[in-house]
Amino acid sequence: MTTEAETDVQDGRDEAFSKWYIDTVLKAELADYTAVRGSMVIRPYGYAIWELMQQYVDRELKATGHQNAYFPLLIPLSFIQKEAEHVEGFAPQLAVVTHGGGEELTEPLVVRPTSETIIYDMLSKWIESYRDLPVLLNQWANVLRWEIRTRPFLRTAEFLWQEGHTAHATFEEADEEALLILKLYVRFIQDELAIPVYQGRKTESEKFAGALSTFTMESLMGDAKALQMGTSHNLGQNFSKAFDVTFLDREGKRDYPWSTSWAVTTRLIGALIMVHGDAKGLRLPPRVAPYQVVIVPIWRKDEDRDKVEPLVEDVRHALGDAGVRVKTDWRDQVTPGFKFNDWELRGVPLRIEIGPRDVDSESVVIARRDTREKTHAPVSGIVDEVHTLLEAVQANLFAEAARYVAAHTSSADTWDELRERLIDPGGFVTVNWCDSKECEIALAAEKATVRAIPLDDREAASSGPCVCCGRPASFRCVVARSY
RNA sequence: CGGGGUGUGGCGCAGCUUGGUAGCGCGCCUGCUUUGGGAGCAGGAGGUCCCCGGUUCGAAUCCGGGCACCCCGACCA
Repeated sequence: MTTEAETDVQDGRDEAFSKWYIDTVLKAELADYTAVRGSMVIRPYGYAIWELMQQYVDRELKATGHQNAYFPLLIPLSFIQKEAEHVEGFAPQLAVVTHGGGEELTEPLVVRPTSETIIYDMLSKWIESYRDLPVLLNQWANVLRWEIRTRPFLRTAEFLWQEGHTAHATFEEADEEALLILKLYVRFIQDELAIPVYQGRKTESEKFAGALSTFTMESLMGDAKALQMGTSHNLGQNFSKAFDVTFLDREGKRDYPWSTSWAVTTRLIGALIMVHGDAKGLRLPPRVAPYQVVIVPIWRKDEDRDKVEPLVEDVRHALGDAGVRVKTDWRDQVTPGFKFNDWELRGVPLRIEIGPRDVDSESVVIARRDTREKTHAPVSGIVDEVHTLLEAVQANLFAEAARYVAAHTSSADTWDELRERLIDPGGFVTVNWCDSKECEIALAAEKATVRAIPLDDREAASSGPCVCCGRPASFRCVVARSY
């Protein structure tokens, strides 16, 4: 592949990073552009990554008592307009259906940009008593937002996600739920995707349209820009009031439930590429790699092939039986060298090379994608060796990413210092912040935003002046340039 | 919505300035030789040159209009 960018491309070379990213997406066959502007196809290899993400998240959500359901794609326009902040936030991004069956509709329908409204309309029917609470719903769905500027996986008009919607009897319960999900996401992203995250809550202006508070996870991409990895909102009683969802509590008093919503999306595939990718292409963490091991048989003549095949099959079966996702590349129209590069581009964590020499020595060559080291391993202990290496790759990718974050995290006490730190080293900058609208506008002029306010009170505590206006700060938080 | 760019076999491009009826690389097909880091040779298939209109004996090329997509910035997972 003809990448001209390295992973740690920074300021001034953003364009190269962007080109590298798109090249990688297309060449690794994760996604492709379509006839529809701003919409992409997720190709089988990319979709397989999404399915692995889904499996983990779905299992964890069910384990914490959530149930899957499915709500309609089309929502009456009037629903979106019921919650004031919500409509303000989403109106510019709506696609509206005005005709059906050749007739103009009496009420336009919007293609869901998110499903709060249609779900709350149903909850108003389903919830009557505190005994009906909590409601813990999740749906896997597509949503549509008419984005101006799109980029594969990171921002497309239509995207796939999981959206959770819950309703509770008390504020405390809803807040606990929102935080429970935040922790679940953090575990998912760190343990499965091997991406370190910074967790916190959003400022007033950055929070979800219609939420009381928004919790967030932020990660640094390979160009030191931050990316929001997912969100968990405490919606308060905003939506239950807008949709007149009520219940009778233990004392027979009527009240509005407290609710949450939360989501992670196919954007995470983009994050995977931008955090772990290198000049050779993708580097997938084993836990979400469609193929964890690829076997490349090597032969010259037919006799060699016959000699190699039984060992290839033995190794494949041994690994498959041990639960390893393994692929054998028997293509004979391309050379081994081509296959090496091809699978490296696709990010397969381990490659096993098996040729006549290996059959003779009863060993195989194992190459790691993350470090590109090659070692010889005896066939007898191959399963254990592969498990050990897969764990090592998973751990190393996280460690590398964590080192990158550490190298791109700094702090600033003055405005000039902040401006300098945003460029060198770039990434996260910790500052004292007053939490005023004016200061956020000033920060926006530097192309940066407040990414997250620490949840931990001690961590968030500040005694100094705001880095922007000099008035006493409300907290210490993390700012960054972001996607 | 502003700025920039591009539309020519499947993909990437050249040709356009100075009109003469389309070429290169990759890929694809067939055969032989190859195969431990992106194979070689030979043969072959494949194009309404984005669309509409104009100028001209003749338009990928010149003129006018339109469309589409990509990239960069402000909003967003």
